[in-house]
Amino acid sequence: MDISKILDHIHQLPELSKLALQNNVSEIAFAKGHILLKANKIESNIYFIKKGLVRAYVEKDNEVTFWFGKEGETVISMKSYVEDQPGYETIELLEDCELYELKTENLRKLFNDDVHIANWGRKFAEKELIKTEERLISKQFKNASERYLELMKDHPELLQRVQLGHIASYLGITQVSLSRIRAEIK
Amino acid sequence: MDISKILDHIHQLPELSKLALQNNVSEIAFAKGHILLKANKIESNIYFIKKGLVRAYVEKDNEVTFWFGKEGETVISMKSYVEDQPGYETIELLEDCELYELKTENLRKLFNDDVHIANWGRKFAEKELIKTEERLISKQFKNASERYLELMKDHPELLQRVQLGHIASYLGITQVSLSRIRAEIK
DNA sequence: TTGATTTTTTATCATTTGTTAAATTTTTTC
DNA sequence: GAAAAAATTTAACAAATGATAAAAAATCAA
Repeated sequence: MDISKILDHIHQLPELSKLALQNNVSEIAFAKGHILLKANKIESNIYFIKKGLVRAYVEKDNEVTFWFGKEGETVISMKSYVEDQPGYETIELLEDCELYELKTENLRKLFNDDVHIANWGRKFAEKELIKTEERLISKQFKNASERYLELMKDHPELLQRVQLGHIASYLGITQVSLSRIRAEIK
Repeated sequence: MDISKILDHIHQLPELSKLALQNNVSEIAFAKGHILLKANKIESNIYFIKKGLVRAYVEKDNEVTFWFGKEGETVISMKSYVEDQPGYETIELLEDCELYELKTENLRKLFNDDVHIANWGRKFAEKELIKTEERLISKQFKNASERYLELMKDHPELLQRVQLGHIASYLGITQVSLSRIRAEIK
């Protein structure tokens, strides 16, 4: 998905504002397994995924995957971006990726100068917020197998592209539990 | 908490922009038990809490509380605000409340006209996003009793002001489980 | 205050999910 | 294509949480 389409998909932008954003973006590619953003570090770039798949995880006793990003989605260390503080998430590439890179610093300047870009940034955060809130609520009143069925319905392609250990972690259960659930469904 | 302080606390605003916002705000009070926003309805106002306490819940088989709002916080039907679509949450007052009311429609105009207000709205969504994401992650790798201890630590006053059934629901467990957890801790 | 109502706790048993280990299947590498 | 490594499933048992009902405590209302 090319950068113009990605930006517009977040929120429609006037041509001039979109060009201002695009002028600050550069293309870059990394191989599967590469760590794009690191936990406990103030990150200074955000990325838009042109091609490929990534996951965000938090390091606890084990790794807890809490987000998958694919074509068209935005990779960001929220704490760095919002509060200039070290983030909690590590972003790992699950496939070879082509990315658009944008320096947070430049984006901040654009936010201050261009009301359209400021509203674009607002829309981005608002949409992410709704997605996160819906997941929180789903976690709160669905059991593991309902959440698995929901994921299958909403993002069937993920099951083809991501190994089940990561899916289990994303659903908040162990891999063994997920296997059990899959066996019961058949 | 007065409106000027509430607005600045979300994100510092230049005096003129703050006045523009304040001019669109009116004061209103409701009694405990009042339903401020309704699920499955496009809501046209947002509220800032001057005094009091509210909860947001989703109606499933039972009511699932997923948010508490107190002095200084913003009451909003996210889906209405962001997508102009009926929201999933109902907001109920848990105490008599004094509120500041703001029409979404007027806020949208301000977003388009004033870059400072647009960035203020961006910051609002970003901060809410971080809070929601942290709760999602906490839900994903903490068990019920850890989440209860975390809530006691971060928001001890909630336990004084909210009945335990709502707290249990917020933590994603039954009231009976919460009682058991409380008994084990003592 | 007292009786009624609501909230919270306790108890018992059922269900779901976790843990560990081993078996099986799939993928990778040479 | 065979051996090695990684991912997934299965099994057995443990721990956490849910469901239901009843008891106890706290709050409310006359």
